[in-house]
Parts: sequence; structure tokens; C-alpha cells
Amino acid sequence: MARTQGSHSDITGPRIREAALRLFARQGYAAVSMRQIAAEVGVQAGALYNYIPDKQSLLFGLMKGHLDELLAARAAVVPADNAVDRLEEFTRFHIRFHHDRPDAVFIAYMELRNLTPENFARIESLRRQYENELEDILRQGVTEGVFDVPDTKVATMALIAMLTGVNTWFREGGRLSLPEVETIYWTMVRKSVAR
Amino acid sequence: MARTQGSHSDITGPRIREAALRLFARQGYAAVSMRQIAAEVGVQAGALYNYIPDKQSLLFGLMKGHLDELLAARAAVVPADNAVDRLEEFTRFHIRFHHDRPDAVFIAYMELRNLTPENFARIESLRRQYENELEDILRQGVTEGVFDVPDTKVATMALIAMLTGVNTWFREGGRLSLPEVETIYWTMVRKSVAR
DNA sequence: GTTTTATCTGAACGTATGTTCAGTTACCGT
DNA sequence: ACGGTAACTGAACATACGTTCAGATAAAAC
Repeated sequence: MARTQGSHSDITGPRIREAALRLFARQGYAAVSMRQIAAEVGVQAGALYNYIPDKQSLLFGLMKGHLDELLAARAAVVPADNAVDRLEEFTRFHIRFHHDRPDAVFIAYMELRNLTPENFARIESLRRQYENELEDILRQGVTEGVFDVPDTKVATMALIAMLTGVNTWFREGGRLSLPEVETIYWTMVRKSVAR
Repeated sequence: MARTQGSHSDITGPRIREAALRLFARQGYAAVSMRQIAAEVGVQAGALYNYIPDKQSLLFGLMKGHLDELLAARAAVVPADNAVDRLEEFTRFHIRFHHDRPDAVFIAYMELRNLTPENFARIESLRRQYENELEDILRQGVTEGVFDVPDTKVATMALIAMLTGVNTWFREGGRLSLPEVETIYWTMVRKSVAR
């Protein structure tokens, strides 16, 4: 089962996930066939079932993997001591992280309805963990007296939607670079919660 | 063909669109079959083709109808003379209009990839018209000297994403009423563009 | 060099898809 | 009452789907 040397299949599993990620993002989970994914990998459809139990698990694995990565990347950040700096860091982190994974982000938001109820609950729980990081920052700022936020829960949802929205319009090579976009969004975020 | 009195079919067309709207929003365009839609209407699948040429046109018609309604509702608004009042009106309008049509909003954002290139271009053009209304307001405020916005195009996308995001979390009967949510968002919008 | 094991093919399974259409039904105007 | 017509059924079309599996293939283990 597990091999000590790098043989073919050690690379086939990830290749299936990459192909599925790209195709699901472009055409949607329901519109992509197992045969399409297999063709992208250069294999017959039946061979996929040596790596995944079924199509559903493939989708769930992609979503779970994305959110695990997101939370791991957050956990690696050493938080600043004041709320303003923490919020700036979060803003720039969110934009950059989501910019680097447009397909996974798209899938994680759009294909929730194709999950079984249990899998849906697991994904939503991970997402809530991430959102709670932002809400903690906002609450800290309110406590510190540097933020004036009418409702930290609503503000959290508002800011996350705003930041994630960058993915819908930003294109490499356009009028603005990503760092410039980060700065513009940070300006708006900062002012929206300022005293 | 056209009948003067209200006969059965005058009501069947809208009923097909309503059923398709609901099902597309819940399961996605690709995952909904014509037989499912027909069953919802209480008819056999073949009968649908007395009202629509094909499944694609049904999707496009729903999206186009939604955006036409949106632009018509905007056109009916008498704009205030100052940018701040116009922006508040836009904010509350956007939240309320989108809140009243969650299914149509969901479809109009998520099923763009299932449109042919020409149809996609037509829908995007309508959406851009709506976005331009907001950008005009922001530019007016900058000219008046009451707004301080680093980039009106980026601010437009940021604010629209933020406002549309209400649909992803707001549920009737929750902690907050819709007017309360409107006010919270207006506070954040106002501050984010303030001088 | 032979056995063992992981991997893949190619065909098959039952079921579902969008769309068409000849034929039936039900209602309309007269 | 009756002819005309709009609306609908039910079956059929070709094609595609996710998944399974016996058998072929290739690589690793001894």
C-alpha cells in the first residue's frame, strides 16, 4: 500500500485533485464528469477510484483542504499587540491568500449546496473559526477604544464579503498591482471601523 | 396564439420561471433537470417547450429579467441632490432589493459560467450599468468634497460586494431586523468613504 | 527470474439527460 | 353543436452519467 520510493501514484493523487479543482471552478461540480477529470490526468475514468471513493468525497476533500490551509496559514501569524495592526495584517493576509487560490475560493463558496449535511456542517464550522479571528480583532479594538463598530458580528460578515470580493474583479496585469489594491482596501476597512 | 382572456397558459409561463428560479438557486443550473422543473409545475417535460426554446434560454431569461428589474427599480428613484443622501439611499435600496430576491441574486452571481459568451456579455453589461450608478455617486461626493475615496472604481466593487454579502447570512427572525441591518451597513459605508 | 502487488484499461451496468414529435385532450370562438 | 387550435402526454432519440470489475500491465520484492 504505502511505498517507500516515489512511484507513479504518489503523484497521481494530487494531479487528480488539481484537475478537479480547476474543472469544478470553471464549470461547476455538477457539470464536470469523472471522465473529464480522468482525461485531464491522462487516465481512464475507472482509475480515479484507486484514489477517491466517489465524486462527493473529491469535492469535500478540496473544500476541507482549502479551509485547513487557510486556518494553518492564520495560525502561523504572530499577532501584533494592538488591534489596528492586527486588522491591517488580517486585511492584507485575506486579500493575498484568496488571490493566490481563486479556484479553491470559488469552489468553497459556490459548491456548498453539493455537500451532504454532515460535510456541510464541518466546512461551515471551519469557516466560522476563520471569521471568529476577525471578530476577535474587532472586539479587541472596541475594548481598546480604537474602533467604533455598531455590531462586531455584522461588521465581520461585511468586511469578509468586501475583501473576498477582490477575487471577482482583480486581474493580473490590470491598472493596479495587488499591493496597491491591498492598500486601498485597508484604507476603507480602517475608516469603516474607526472611531 | 395570444389569448384575450386569462386561460391556463397565461399562468404557466411564469410558473415555469418561478419553479426554475427556485430549483436553480437550490441545486444549481446543471444539477436541475427539465423533468424536475416540469414536475414542480405539474406537467410533463415536453410541455415546457411550448414556453421556452431550451434550457439555456430559461436561465438567461431569469438573469436578464432580474437585472432588468434591478435597473428599472433604480430608474424609478428620484435622486437626492447631495452625494451623502444619494449614497444612503443606494445602500438601503441595494440591501432591500437583494433581500427580497435571494434566489434571483444567487443565480445571477453563480451561474454566469453557464451562459454563452454573447449572453454573458449582455448580462455583464447590465450589471456594469448598475455599478456605474454607485460609482457616479462616489465621484459626485469626491467632487463635492464630502467623500475621500482613494479609487472610485475599486470602492464601487468593494461596497457592492459588502452589501450583497448580506444575503449570505441574514435570516428573517434572527437577532436583527432588516432595517437595523440597513442602518449598520450604512454606518460602515458612510465612514469608509468619509473625509 | 519469479512471485507479489499496485495500477490501469476497457467494457459493461443501470439510470438519467435535453429535446422532438405524433397523437390525444380540452377549451375557444362561432 | 361543432370545428379549430392551443396545450399537453407519453414514448422515443441519441448520448451521457457515476461506478464496478475482470483481466491486462507494469513495477517492486525477494
